[in-house]
Amino acid sequence: MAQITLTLPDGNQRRYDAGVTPGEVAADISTSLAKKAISATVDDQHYDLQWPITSDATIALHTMKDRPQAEELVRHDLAHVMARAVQEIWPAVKVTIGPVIENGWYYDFDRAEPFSPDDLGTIEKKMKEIINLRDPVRTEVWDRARAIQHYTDAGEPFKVELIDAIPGDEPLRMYWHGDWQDLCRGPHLQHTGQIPADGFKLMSVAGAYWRGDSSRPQLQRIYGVGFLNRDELKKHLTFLEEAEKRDHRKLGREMDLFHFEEVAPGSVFWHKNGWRLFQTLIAYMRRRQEAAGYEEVNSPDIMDRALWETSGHWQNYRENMFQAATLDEREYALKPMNCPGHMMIYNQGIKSYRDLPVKISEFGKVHRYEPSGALHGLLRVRSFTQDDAHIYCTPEQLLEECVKVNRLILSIYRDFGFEEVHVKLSTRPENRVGSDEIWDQSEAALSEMLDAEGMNYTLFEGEGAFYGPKLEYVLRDAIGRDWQCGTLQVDFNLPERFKSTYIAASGEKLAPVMLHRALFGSLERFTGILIEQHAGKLPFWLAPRQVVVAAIVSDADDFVYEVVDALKAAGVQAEADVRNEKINYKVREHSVAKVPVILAVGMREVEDRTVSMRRLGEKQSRTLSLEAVVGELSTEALPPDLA
RNA sequence: GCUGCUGUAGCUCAGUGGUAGAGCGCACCCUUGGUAAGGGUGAGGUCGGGAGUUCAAUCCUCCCCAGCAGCACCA
Repeated sequence: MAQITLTLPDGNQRRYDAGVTPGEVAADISTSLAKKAISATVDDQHYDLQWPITSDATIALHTMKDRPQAEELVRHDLAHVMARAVQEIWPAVKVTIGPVIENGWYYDFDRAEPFSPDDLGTIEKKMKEIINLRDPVRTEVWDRARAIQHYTDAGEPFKVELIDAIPGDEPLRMYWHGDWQDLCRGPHLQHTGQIPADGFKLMSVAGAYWRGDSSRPQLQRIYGVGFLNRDELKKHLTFLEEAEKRDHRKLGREMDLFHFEEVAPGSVFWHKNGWRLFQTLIAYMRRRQEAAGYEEVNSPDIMDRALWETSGHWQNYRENMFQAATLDEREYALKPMNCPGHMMIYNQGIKSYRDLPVKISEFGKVHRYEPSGALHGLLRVRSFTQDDAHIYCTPEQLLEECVKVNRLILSIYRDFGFEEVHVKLSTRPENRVGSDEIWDQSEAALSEMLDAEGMNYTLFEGEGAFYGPKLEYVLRDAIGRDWQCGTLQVDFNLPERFKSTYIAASGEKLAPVMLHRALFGSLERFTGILIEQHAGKLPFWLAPRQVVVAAIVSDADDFVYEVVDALKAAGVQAEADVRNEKINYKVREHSVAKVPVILAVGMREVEDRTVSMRRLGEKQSRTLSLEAVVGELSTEALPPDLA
């Protein structure tokens, strides 16, 4: 039999017959390793201990101490054990798929009756029993026909469909946890007893469409979280509790920023504090865009249906548009985008190549009738304000303009404390307009820009808009959900539809290349993300309430007002608290409301013309002269671009 | 939009087939207190909306609305 050489992490080499399994290698090294081993990395591939190795390779054996591997296996085995538990309790339930996800796994079941929260407890108990059985895990390779026959006989149609969808005709791998079988590419643990029985918890049930397709049947998905021990599980559950406290919907109430009403689902009622924050963001963006050569405009909120037919929105998104009114036999709709308005502005007069690039910006409020299930606080609304802009340029200017937008976005996110930004590049979808040449060119502009700027990004093939490829800049909320904020899109549809042109140096009339871009994206969404990012403790320059000057005794009231006036005159958002309450009470209340600075004023301060400054989150206070505090806080109140 | 869950005072939540309760907040009174809740008194609710069952519905049934989690969607 042929021999192969395996190289261990310490450089030692061992010779084995071809087909040796990592399990056998472990046993060859030591009996204790054989017992502790859970899997191996063979030439960078995660291997099951039972899989044969057929050629020379490097090999590293893993135990429960090895982190991504142990977690992946545990979660994957938990998915199988959960599916087995469900089928043992309810034999008629059909199984589908159950992948590992961040912090855990899920498994989709087909069952007429939904699972109840009580069922989760029952399933968890059964899972622990299965783990205690220490049932061996075994695996076999089957040919396709046998697998299909098996699942057809077993009445598992979803599995049959899965097999049909696996490309090529490689053989398929089967796994058994005890007698329970599943189609699975593996790897898995050696026996169910290797799963930490106190490291997991079933979290929730939800509907999920078969193969992610809303026209297919809806299955029952059970989510679980799984860790290597009880402490890590507890840590995760505590993290979720903490994250809940950062929820912008809760903080929005506590900080008196905004609220929602049944009469306008998905539309924000901004209170004075929230609106002040919102306006601070707009003022900042306005300065940044002005400096970057954008020209701010304003276009109508309600326009004739004819305009939306020209732009194509009526045909493509009519169900999601608010139709405003039919008056004097004309149909009007609320704008779902600012682009058509900007096209009308661009088209006024004749543009020369010397005018390009033209950069038109608008803080435009757009309205989209989003599906009810999509609404989510400020993060997904039906009326929102975009920091929208359109850049009209020549094909030669495209790359440079993309570079400028990218740098501007990153610089702005940095000012708000977002250092890590995920970027997604989405390319041509099946249904699209425009020639392949122009798609090649625009996709290249975006990817060349990303490469030139050293950006990491994820490619989503076929996910682009019908009119052009797009970049999405994604920020994360408190519990790790991703939200698209900034965007940069190439569009070769609208210039054609609106017959936009410029006069080239040669004298010909040419269509400009058009870029859509938004930096915050939606001001509403960005505000929500910002609140969660800072857990409500906004940086001083953004905080809508910056300073409360609190009297300790009533005799200090006059000086309190003097301090407030001095701060206001210096551009600081200050208010007086001269209520008949103890200073402890005032400190607590304003701390809960996330006011960044409390200035306490008693008789000592009145006599010395000082204040006692306490910053949010700090226990210590500092005594400063009135002049010093005004100087310090007015500097701190400056936005980063003016500081 | 789909599946499941939820909707009781401004907020957080308890509760019952016989028209409701707590804490915080709010108002008033006492208290002027030095850095995260001083004390007392009081006001405040068509129990999300509609229909049905019942002698009687906040509670049971159905429909609708909204919210939450997930899925699908996001020009």
